[in-house]
Amino acid sequence: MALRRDAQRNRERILSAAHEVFAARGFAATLDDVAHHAGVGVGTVYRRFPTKEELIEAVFTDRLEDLVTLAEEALAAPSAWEGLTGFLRTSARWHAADRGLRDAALSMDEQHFTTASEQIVPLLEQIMERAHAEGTLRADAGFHDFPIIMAMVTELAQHSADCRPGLYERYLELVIDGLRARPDNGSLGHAPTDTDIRAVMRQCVPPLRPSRT
Amino acid sequence: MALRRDAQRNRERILSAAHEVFAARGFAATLDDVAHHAGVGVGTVYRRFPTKEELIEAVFTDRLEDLVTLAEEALAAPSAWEGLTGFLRTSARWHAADRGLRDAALSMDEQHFTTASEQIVPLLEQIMERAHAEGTLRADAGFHDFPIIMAMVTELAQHSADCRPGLYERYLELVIDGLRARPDNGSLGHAPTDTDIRAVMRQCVPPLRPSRT
DNA sequence: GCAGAAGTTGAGGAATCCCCTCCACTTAGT
DNA sequence: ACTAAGTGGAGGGGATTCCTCAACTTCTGC
Repeated sequence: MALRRDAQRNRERILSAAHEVFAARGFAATLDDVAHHAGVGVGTVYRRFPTKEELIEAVFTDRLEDLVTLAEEALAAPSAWEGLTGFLRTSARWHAADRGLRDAALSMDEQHFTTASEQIVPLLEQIMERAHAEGTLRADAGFHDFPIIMAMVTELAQHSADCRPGLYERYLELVIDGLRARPDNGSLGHAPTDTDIRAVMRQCVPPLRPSRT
Repeated sequence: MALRRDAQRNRERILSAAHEVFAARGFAATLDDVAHHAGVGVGTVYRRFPTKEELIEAVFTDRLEDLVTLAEEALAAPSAWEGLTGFLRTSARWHAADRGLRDAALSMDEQHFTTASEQIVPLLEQIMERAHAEGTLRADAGFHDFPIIMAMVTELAQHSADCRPGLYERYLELVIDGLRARPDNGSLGHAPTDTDIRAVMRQCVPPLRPSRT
């Protein structure tokens, strides 16, 4: 059953407003905000998207897939190092510019996470392997470091978004220089496990709903 | 006018409980928590420390001064590089182990900030200068990077505190390797200004009180 | 036009959270 | 034993946010 024409138009307004509002304030933004931004009442938002989660999914599914495409492109870069650092820089820029995207990437539930992982983890592994083979990436860094580095740098990006949007880039460059293979690098110790990564990711995003402690 | 003996004992219990509770959960911990932990009623806490701020100040003033001492010791290290990295590692360890200390360091009001800055900024400058002179620190890193690096790394430390307390060390080492002077380092771009640093610091700690937006 | 289905609205219900107050009650100390 | 000091903890007050609902408006097919 197709939507009435005005309802369809409102649906699109809501999606577009949600994208804007979430981009600026992350999932902490309220649906009242989204409604106001879209020029409709809250009730309309809830009629179209019964829960906040469903609205979020409708807004960010595509954007998350763009990240997979980005990883694929990184593998096709002229050199492994360019591919690796290009992926870090571009995905950091995307996450910095769209807090909602970051929150979406970090707060996926188990099901979404599994699906996404199956797509992107093999790509990250290949990106890292290729750089190891090239000899440009330090041997003790692995693909497990990707999500943690991203979480760390983009968190800084959020904190400085209002005063100086590009500040995070400086510290990403610092980390990138730390990732280069060097004869006299220090040692990094144990890499994070998948469990660690999941736990850190969860900690990086505030719960959608008042926490049940 | 001296406190009654039981009141004195309770005051100490409160301070010690506050330290524990803030160390574990940061300033987000409630005074009800502190009271419960101390085995006293909330009323007792408020009788001794009229506001949350005053309790925090009573608990953390000394610990903040320890950081100044640490910076002084860093200047006396055998090499500039050892001093610099030792200071980063130790202060990161302190902040990682005591979330309250981190919150205190990041959320000082203007008055405390000014006082503290006057003490520690000259030390950080000297630590950095010494390392520049030694030739071990990359030329485009400055003392302004200290607080940002600390904020970034200790935030990760908080996020992984429950699952893997030492995880942050790996990424601190990565950053430290990125700080080394190298012929082929990338360039870092603009250093943060004092204003940027203050803004990022504020963003790193949730407001003590419900925000007035 | 018009009937009725579909859609809209926004105040407010319900749940949480947390700082802090208040006052009936207890205890230390002379 | 008396009094001043101290204590406890329910609850006031203010904030936040998700979501509902009943009265109202607009679209659409006939």
